[in-house]
Amino acid sequence: MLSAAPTKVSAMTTTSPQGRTELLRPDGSPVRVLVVDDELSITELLSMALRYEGWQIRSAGDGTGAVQTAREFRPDAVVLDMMLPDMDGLTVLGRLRRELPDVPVLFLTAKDAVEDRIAGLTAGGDDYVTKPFSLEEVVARLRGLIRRSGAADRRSESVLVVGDLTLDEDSHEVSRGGDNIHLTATEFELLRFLMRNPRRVLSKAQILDRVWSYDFGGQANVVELYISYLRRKIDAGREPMIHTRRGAGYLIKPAVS
Amino acid sequence: MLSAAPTKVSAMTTTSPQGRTELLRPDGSPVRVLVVDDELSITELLSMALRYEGWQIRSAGDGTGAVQTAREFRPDAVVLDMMLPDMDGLTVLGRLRRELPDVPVLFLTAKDAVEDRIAGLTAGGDDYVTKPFSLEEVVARLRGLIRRSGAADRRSESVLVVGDLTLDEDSHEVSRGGDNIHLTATEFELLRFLMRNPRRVLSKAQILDRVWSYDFGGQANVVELYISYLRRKIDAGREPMIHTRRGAGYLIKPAVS
DNA sequence: TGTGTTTCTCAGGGGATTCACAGGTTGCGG
DNA sequence: CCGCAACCTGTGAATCCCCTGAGAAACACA
Repeated sequence: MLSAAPTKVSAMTTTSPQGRTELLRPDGSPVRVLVVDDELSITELLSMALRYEGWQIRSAGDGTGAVQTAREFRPDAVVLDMMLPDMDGLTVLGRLRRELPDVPVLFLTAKDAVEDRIAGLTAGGDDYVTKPFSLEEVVARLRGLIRRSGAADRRSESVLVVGDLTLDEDSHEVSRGGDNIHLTATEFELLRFLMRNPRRVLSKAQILDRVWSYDFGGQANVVELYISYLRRKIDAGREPMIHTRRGAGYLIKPAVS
Repeated sequence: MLSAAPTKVSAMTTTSPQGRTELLRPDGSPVRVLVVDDELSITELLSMALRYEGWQIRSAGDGTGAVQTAREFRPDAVVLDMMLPDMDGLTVLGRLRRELPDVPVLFLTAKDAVEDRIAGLTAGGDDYVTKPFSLEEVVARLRGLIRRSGAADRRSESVLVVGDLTLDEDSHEVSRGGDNIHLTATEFELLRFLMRNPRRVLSKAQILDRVWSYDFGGQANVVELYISYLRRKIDAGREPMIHTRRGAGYLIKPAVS
């Protein structure tokens, strides 16, 4: 697979001091992501979240800016809103592809602009999420795209492990100590977020911002509720892995410790 | 038979970490495919999908471009629209053959095209699909052509196996636990797509983009419908292999687990 | 043209999921 | 030991997602 990008992204992973695993390029430099959306609030939100992943971010507000930035920034992945002021999403895509033939693209589409020709978008291994999205979802899909685009020598796993608890991001399977556990979509996302930050306290606000869509306007205690659901399913009768830090938040860690 | 192609493609396969098998040339370099069509949207779509297969793609928009590109790119296979602006499909074919005597060609034809002409052409081991096509179909045929052109020593399998379920891409035969199962064309394509991505959740959008023709504009719930048909045929009264991940998509996996 | 097959739309039903609400429980400072 | 704040969780309603039967339309083949 040919890449015009300066360096190939392979699915190397490294574990940071905090215990978070991050994607890196083969030369150890951070992954580069280009974010394209005309709403400033969205690009800001995404930039912040993706930078938190340890990635290097650039953003553009329209199609021409996107193509220009892509040319010199040479990102390893692109987040592209399909609704841009200056040109059609597909046109932007075409021009981007001319610059970077193999770069994976994560499309942002409006939910209510139902099926407005989303056809073929996922065909090339690309992916999309609908607005309003949750950051956890965007990050997860982006990681998937980058991991897969790493081609031949990728051997990076799609499985998160904390103690005897495992979560497979490809098959969406979760098990503890060999027992399969069925989780709903939201439970899955929450657990993924916890497991990607083991032994670290996550506040309810953080969780809400990350796992729920950015336009969620409900009660903050959904987090408590879903933590309760998760405990029932993964800590049921076992040594608990999910812990409450009163006044601070929640954390997950191996049961043994 | 002598070949002008730089390297002969043999039916070597390798299995990626995700479990997808990919075709490679004997020297380990990626397979090269030339795509010729005058509609940009088609070449883009095909390039996207074929690149995702791990192949190296070039495209051309007319006959002269095709011959030129073929001369220097030396593809292992060609996808050729029979309806080009500058010259007749047969002429293009002739010139291509002069450059690359043994390269297999996949023809794209309009539905109502004269079948007999094509039939004559495919006698030589080439193949064709009619527009509008599904990507699964194009990829499958192309894989077949490339595999077969690898001549004598191909021992690569055209049979997908997941648990006790087998699907033969050449004979289109499907069986589970020894029992033969009759599938319609669409059911077959869907099952093939699932089986080529075992243990991985595939969204309805992904399935639609891949299994249905690019111009399909219908209801997204055809996917649900066909999943339902497949279950009736392959999971009937047995341990189910097709699973729903509510809110995410579907996946297939061996029944045992 | 006629017949059987296949594809697809439509709509009803049902179960799963999400979430608000409210009352109960726990931990902690005084 | 009290009282408050933080947290937990049962209940139930609204919604969403998925499944599937019925039948119309398109197609294949003789």
